Amino acid sequence: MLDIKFIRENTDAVRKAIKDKNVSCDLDALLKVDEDRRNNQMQADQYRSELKELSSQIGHYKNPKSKWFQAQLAEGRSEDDLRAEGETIQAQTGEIKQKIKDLEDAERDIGAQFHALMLTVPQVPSAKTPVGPDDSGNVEVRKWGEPRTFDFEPKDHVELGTALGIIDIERGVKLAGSRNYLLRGAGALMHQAILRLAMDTIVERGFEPVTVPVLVRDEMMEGTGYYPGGEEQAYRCERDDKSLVGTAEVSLTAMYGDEILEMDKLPIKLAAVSTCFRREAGAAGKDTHGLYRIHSFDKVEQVVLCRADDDESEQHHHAILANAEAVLQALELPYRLLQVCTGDMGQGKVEMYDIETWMPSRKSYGETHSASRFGDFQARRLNLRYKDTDTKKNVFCHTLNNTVIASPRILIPIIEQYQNADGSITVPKALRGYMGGMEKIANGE
RNA sequence: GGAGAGGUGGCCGAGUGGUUUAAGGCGACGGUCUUGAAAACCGUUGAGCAGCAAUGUUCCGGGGGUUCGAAUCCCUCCCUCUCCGCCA
Repeated sequence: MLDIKFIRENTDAVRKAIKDKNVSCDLDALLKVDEDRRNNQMQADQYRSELKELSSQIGHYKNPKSKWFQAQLAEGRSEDDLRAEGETIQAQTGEIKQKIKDLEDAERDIGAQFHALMLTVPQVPSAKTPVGPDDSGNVEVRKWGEPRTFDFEPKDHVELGTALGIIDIERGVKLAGSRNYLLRGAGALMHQAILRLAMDTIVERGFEPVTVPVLVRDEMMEGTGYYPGGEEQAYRCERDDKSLVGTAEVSLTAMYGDEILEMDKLPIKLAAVSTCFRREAGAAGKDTHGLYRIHSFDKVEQVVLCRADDDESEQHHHAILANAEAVLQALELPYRLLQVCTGDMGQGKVEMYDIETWMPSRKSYGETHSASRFGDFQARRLNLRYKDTDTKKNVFCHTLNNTVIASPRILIPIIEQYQNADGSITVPKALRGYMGGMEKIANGE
């Protein structure tokens, strides 16, 4: 959500954002509703003011014990007179009351329209963000590491994992339908090891580890920008009006919603490991093979809440990218960093980078991380503020987030990059300490 | 799931229909005093919307209603606590 004043004063920038991000948002309708809303409120305020004035007068007339009433009696007026005068004033209120009621009905209606339209206005992308229609417009920023060249015919993670008994897709599908899986034995251990490596890394870098609810109120989905628009992607529990989160970002970012934080407590840096649930509606037939696109996975997520300062949040953006890169570098996985263009970045984002890790079976880099900076877009929706000790004003925070690691998707590059000619898998050095010293996953061992 | 008690500003807490202002305390901020601080004393101090401003208006868990007038009465939903039941 943007500031309506900002929208009024920067309609051209907002219009450009709507076009560049290719979102559907009727800005003219919003501006019209905004004007109606303000006119309506001014009128209603005026009538309410009048009614209040009359009511307080009636209060005087109806309360014989009041000083005012006693003073009137002392001036020689009779109680009956005063009572009758009160009745006369009371009779005048009917018309005003009706006008207020009409205006309040309109207020409710206009207010709902206004809110719905406000939710569709996109955040204005940073000047650095490339303009582009879709992921084809994303720009590579840098690369790290070299994809391995094999002196044998490499297999993909499904073939390797199934043969080693560490991935069991057939039974996962039996249990839960397509896009489900089991990790077993050393596979399950490696999954846990990765999450723990990521968590230890991020905690060492100053983030508070948090465990979070994964089934949250719909307003948290709206507050973080997933609703409206993303309902099809989420598992929603109708009976409880709650949704399963697709990322711990939702819980971590919304946890301070409706609060006014102290400025010197910022930045707040949080990390959580959680299961993430995604329906993958609209992705039918896409990435159906293996562990790439699945309905539930585990992810360590990092979130930063900071002051409303573009330079500061940009620095945090670089920092949370470095945090993720540190984990990939520890795992010695080649990756590249992309700056995501306007058409691919999502409604609420000011700036966004993806990290793609080399996946031999895809013969390409595949997305494993996504780092976003929102400005105050999420904070406005969440009513997440801090008190600026200099200006004494309450200000909306800036929010950012990035993946630290998501597994099992990251198992794809690990298994495939670390495979040996005999079908065994060398355990990356960084994970061995978390796997009881295991150096290799092989059949019959 | 059953029964009961509750939800009031950053925090605690008074307030059961009316002299247009949510008492009081704590905390925070400013001042006096002091070499400096503490203490004491004095003062300031909730959020949103509209408006250039003066100002107006809304908000006592959310929503709706009764009334000339609602923190206060009614309906409904949410949440917290206590006891019972069930339970990893």
